[in-house]
Amino acid sequence: MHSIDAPKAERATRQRAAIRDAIEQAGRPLLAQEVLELAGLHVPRLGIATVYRNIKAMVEEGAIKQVLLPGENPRFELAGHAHHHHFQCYTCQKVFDIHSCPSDLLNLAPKGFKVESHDLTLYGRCKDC
Amino acid sequence: MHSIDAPKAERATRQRAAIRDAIEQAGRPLLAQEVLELAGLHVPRLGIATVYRNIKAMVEEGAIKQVLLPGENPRFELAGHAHHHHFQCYTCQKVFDIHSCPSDLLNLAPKGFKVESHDLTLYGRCKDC
DNA sequence: ACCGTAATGATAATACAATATCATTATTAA
DNA sequence: TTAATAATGATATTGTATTATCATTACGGT
Repeated sequence: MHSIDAPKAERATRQRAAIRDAIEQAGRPLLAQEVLELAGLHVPRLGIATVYRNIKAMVEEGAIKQVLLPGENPRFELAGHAHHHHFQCYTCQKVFDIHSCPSDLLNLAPKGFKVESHDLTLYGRCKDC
Repeated sequence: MHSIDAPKAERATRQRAAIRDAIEQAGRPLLAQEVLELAGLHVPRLGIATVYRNIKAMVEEGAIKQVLLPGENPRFELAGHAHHHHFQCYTCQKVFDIHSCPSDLLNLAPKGFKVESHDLTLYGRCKDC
């Protein structure tokens, strides 16, 4: 009898590998444009559409996740990191992970407000600037 | 002798007053669309262009200031408030001011990073939802 | 009340990130 | 190696927030 083949919806391409590697090796959340620049070092002629396509697919499959900072376009970093926050440098605009978290947040809201989650961004000068 | 008149660059209009009142009376940061809806209650036929024009002018003259939350369009609230943070309701999406602030933020960043400022957003259920 | 002109309202134009299109390339199962 | 087709790259298109345009309205000094 014929085996029912699961639809092969995914191929391993140089582009996808380079995009994933760029995000992984950067170790910090990257803008789509930054992904294009970094992955483009290893794949000449890499197009922005391919970057968006792969980022979207990788978010949907849970490999990476979106990082939103106030007034900024979405950045992307590897998923699976524990709860953490971010630091943005005033000079180079890069965003870095901060692996600690203030503790007394649940009591900050007034009565009647139930805090379920939070989002903290620190700003300043990074170690390279 | 002729007095040198300073150019009168500003007129008091119903629209501008209604826009300012809407932001003031809301007591929370408003989206441009929310300003249109609230001020429009007192000024029928109020146009979105007028809202944007006046918001821009009021920001430039320092009367109001922009409030940016992650992944959200700009909101606006009266300037002159002390340092504070914001709470966004998961249900109604409204944003409220939080007039307290976590204390131990300066030590969260790794060595070599100098924290100069921060931005905190709490999420949850507001007292009306 | 009148006049000069700043401000408004309706809508067109702009800016720009993200997505769609489609001819071409390249991966993978055979 | 070959064939089928998923993925790419270049670019057009879309979506949406904001700004520009311009005829009309209305504020305010006289």
